[in-house]
Amino acid sequence: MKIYTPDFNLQKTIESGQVFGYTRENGHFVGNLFGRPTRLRQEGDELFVDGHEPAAKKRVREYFDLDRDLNFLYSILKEEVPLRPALDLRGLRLIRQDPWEAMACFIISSNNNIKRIQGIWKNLVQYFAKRRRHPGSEVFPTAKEIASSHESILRELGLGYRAPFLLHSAKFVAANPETLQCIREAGYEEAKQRVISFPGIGPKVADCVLLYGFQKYDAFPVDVWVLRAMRKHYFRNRRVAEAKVHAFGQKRWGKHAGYVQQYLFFGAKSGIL
DNA sequence: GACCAGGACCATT
DNA sequence: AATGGTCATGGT
Repeated sequence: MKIYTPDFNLQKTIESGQVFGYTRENGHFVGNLFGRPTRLRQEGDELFVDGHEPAAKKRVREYFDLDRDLNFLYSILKEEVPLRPALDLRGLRLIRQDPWEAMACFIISSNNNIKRIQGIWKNLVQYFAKRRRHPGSEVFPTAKEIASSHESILRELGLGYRAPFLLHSAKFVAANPETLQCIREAGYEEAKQRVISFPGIGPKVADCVLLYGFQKYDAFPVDVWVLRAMRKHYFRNRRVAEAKVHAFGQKRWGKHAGYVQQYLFFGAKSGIL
């Protein structure tokens, strides 16, 4: 299918550290959309999506948040002088990810680097795909599948000390499937309290889960890159606690804090902030 | 061989 | 409430 996509940048969206399950294959990206392996390619204002019926166009638009007017964000970045260079990232959008996959991936992400997170993602997908009755497509394992696994296996797949965290979080979600819907219906504060109570999920990972998995756009994840950029541009390079920066960002950018954060993070990592 | 990576957790102050 | 040490693993 072909989708008209002005003000969208597929590469920046996929490579901005919000998703870990995509690979590059000569000129196009391959990822799982709605449980199907999908080839994606952008040429100018056109996005080409393989592996889906044209009727799925609406879901794809929703998945990439294509119908959101980003001018509010560009206005903010223009007003925030030190953040102006981040306007080069125009077209970067927040993907609406599967809640469980986002939760699992960002448990894995703690004190870790993106390349290794991608490797662990692949290990998990391949291992659990291989032991399914119907091997089918290589999609991310469900909470139930991981819950019926073992810590030692997760360690062998590269999770290290995070293995018990993911295992126990998976067991909780598998035993209480309604909790995800409960988080979706809650406001930011209550949702964060619930998410942060999972093993392996602290304040930063919770914000990532809420932003990428539940579209709580007032979430403001503060990792080392966001912390550096914020210290540099808003705190005179002085050392500041993450909680302070988090409160500052939420108060300053409100319901747009999540989008600002994504441009902050990728801008800082790219060396333009 | 130390240091870092989209931090969380626990003990101590 | 705030700070410091520790935790696997692979890349630089």
